[in-house]
Amino acid sequence: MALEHAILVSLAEKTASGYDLARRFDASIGHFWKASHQQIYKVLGRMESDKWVESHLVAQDNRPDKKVYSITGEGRDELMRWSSVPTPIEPLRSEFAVKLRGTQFGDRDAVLADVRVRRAAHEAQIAYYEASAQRHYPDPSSLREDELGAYLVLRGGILAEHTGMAWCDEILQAFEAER
Amino acid sequence: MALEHAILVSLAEKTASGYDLARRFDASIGHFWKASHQQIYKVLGRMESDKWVESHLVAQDNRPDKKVYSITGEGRDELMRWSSVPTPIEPLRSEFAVKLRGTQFGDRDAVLADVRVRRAAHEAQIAYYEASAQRHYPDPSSLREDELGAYLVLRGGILAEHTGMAWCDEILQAFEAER
DNA sequence: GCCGTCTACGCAACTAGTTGCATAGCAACG
DNA sequence: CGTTGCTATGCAACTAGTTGCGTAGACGGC
Repeated sequence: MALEHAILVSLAEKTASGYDLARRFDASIGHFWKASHQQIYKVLGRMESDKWVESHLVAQDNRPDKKVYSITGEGRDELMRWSSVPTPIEPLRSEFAVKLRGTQFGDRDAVLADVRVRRAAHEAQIAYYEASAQRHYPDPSSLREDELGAYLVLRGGILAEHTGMAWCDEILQAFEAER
Repeated sequence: MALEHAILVSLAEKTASGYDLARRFDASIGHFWKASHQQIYKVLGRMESDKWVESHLVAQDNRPDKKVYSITGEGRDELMRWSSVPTPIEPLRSEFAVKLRGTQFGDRDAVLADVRVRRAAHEAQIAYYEASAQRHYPDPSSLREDELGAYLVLRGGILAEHTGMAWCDEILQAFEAER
């Protein structure tokens, strides 16, 4: 579904090999849409048959050849078409929420330890995002048009992580109050 | 992965047929873990082979027979074991974020229309959750132990929806400022 | 009397994504 | 000189979840 389009967006910004894409999906775009390299290669193959992308082999010194993909006109059309269709609202899906709900049937202390770990992870992620924002968008009041999307996505990540942390705090407080 | 455990939690609270579970997954638990009835029946079958649940047929008047499932001792053990293993931190996965990031390659106005739709959906969900909180937990300062988990999950939902709405507002503002 | 909806269960075919493995040359470390 | 790690691509087998369909009786509305 969206992996195709995430790849199209990424290739529209800059051509890349499957390997390059896999690295991008470990960073920037990947913070909001994960993909393994296996999945990327699989989907790239399909996208090439669909003529959304095209590839050419590039020989390199001291490194394996690579297949560099670029987006086609059809790929850009698809991106346009896709952007004009409303995105289905994806329901939350949290294994942790299930566990929290079932705390009474489980190991309370383990769940609380888990909450603390998650809180720390949110905190670290905020620091990472903030640093990234500082570095790439030091002045958010004057963004180039081509930066706006990525900046807003980063903002979404920051907001979500703050919320995650606030939730953890609320959980810890509630359990401490109960004890 | 988690569907099994969501079902175990649900059955630990109260025995149910596959159909009952499907309805619960359309409401309460389902707000944080969706599942179709097909998937539920499939997983219930596996769980019965694994001895985590057991079923017996119940005949009904004017209605089809139903298979009522209940959790077994082994099922409760599994729930305990699962709760003591840290939950892997699930990365966000948002098709909408991908689209937002690619706005420059798409239909800007359509994306903004989408944002407005999503904002309204968040607003509606907040109203729904708040009503649910009011009804089930009118006094959050004194919750029974068996209510705490479900309450905190609901709180998580409320926090997440508020964040979703705030993000939409930020996006709308940024695009309006740009124009 | 037909149509839609609800209860209740399930199979079959498909798609998306994960896990494990394979290949292969080069560079850096000890 | 062996091990680890990076670049680079991909297949095979599996799991989870979706979509579409089928069955079947009861109830209510028009």
